[in-house]
Amino acid sequence: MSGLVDPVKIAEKLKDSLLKREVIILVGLFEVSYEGRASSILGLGERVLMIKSDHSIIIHRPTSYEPVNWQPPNSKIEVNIVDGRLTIIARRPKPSEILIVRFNEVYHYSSFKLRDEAEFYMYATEEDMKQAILMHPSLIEEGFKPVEDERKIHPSGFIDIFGVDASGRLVVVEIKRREASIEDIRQLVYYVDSIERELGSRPRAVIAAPSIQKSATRELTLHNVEYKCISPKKCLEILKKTKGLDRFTF
Amino acid sequence: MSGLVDPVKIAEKLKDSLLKREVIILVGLFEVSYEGRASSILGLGERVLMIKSDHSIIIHRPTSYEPVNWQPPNSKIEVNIVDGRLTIIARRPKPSEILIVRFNEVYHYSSFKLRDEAEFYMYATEEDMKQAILMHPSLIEEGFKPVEDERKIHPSGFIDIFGVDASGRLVVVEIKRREASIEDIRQLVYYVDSIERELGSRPRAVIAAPSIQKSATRELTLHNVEYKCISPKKCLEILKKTKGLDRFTF
DNA sequence: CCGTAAATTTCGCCA
DNA sequence: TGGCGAAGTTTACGG
Repeated sequence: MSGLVDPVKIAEKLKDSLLKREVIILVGLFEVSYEGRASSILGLGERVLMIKSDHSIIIHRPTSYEPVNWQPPNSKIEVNIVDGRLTIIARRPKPSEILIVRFNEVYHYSSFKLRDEAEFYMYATEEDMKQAILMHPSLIEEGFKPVEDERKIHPSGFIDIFGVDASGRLVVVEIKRREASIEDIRQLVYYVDSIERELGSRPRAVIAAPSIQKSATRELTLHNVEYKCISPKKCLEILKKTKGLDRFTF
Repeated sequence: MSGLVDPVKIAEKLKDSLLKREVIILVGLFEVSYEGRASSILGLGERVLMIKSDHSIIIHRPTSYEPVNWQPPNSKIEVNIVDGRLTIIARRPKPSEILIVRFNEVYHYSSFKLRDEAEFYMYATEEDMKQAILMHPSLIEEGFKPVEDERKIHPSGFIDIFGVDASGRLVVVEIKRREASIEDIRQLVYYVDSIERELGSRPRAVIAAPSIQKSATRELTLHNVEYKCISPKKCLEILKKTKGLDRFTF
């Protein structure tokens, strides 16, 4: 691939597009260095650089989901020609961090004034699971009654659902939309310990998730935690039935 | 903005570029739906869609660092014209998930065969901090001696550094490159509990991080955890001095 | 392939 | 603004 574009012209266009808060796409051969929360160096290679309207920057290699380098929104962006090379510097304060991009060649430049006011709707979240359980507490077990949704833990943290079982014993429910891990058990045990210190008696601990890791299962007995299998999709179906379909369809 | 490109022609180009494993950039007015681990709907808006060589897909709105929708690498991508609209469907098995993009207009299409073999070097990571401490254990405290780096915890989990203090007492060190949180304290306490169950005696617990959250500080006394202030940048400087600068410069 | 934890995690909510 | 936990987290590294 050969350099198709004059860096000086690109620099001019870039400055203009930045002022106009356009979304900018650059494809080329360049190197990157980052210094801030960490430090990184990326040698010469062909990749894509995008600058968004909020002056966030993402640099994508030809593969993988994640950007290799980036700068969060509201970075101060400088464009210069250094030794004949297009150079982009993005600075951010607090934490102080700087991203430097040095082009050897620019294969492509384009910029767009984009308008995107659409709402983004996400379903089958942990919050959806919580709502379904609050409306149908028997999803946890027969006789379960939520008493507070999201109790504050002293000194910090939140319990997903706090309730009592059929025999009147306190129950702490921790909800996970994905497979429960050992880390999740730790979180729940920490909550139950806090409650016990505060109230004097130890509540039951229930982790509600679509599945659980094998090693986490071993932790269950050790820490007296119960596992209840509930999936986010099932909860979403229940919400749809209860609240009506309209909120959930295109 | 008006639709500049014929969807049928775009579809042809797209299919060709996909076969060639090119990086594809599309800018246009489109809507997105996702169904898989969760469900999401994004209405009509102007945004950028990128398909990478590994057939991962990312969709970016005009603002924010993160993509609004995506599909991880190795998705099966179909391109069709449905009711005159360019439609891209990306499917993945395990977990079964599907992403559907329906264009109203395509403002821009380009594709590039990109070559990027460069190494990516990251510094001031948790691993760097660990190496610095192993080479200079007094960073933790005078008389500290690492005995095993990364002891296997029964039944699962890893300790960053395991050692003994000047008086011969066991010390478990948990390293964090960023501010230590209550979650990090939980992780460390879990390790120490495991060790205590295994060996019968309780080791000292030290969290080494550049700073610590206020609420986490309160947890320190409660769980007998000590905090040692160490920053990743400082550790990186030490590594540079000890191992030489060459590994760390451009 | 599963398990575990890091990450320049980012993001959103709530005090 | 800071603290806290979710996320379609993803990615990397063991066993």
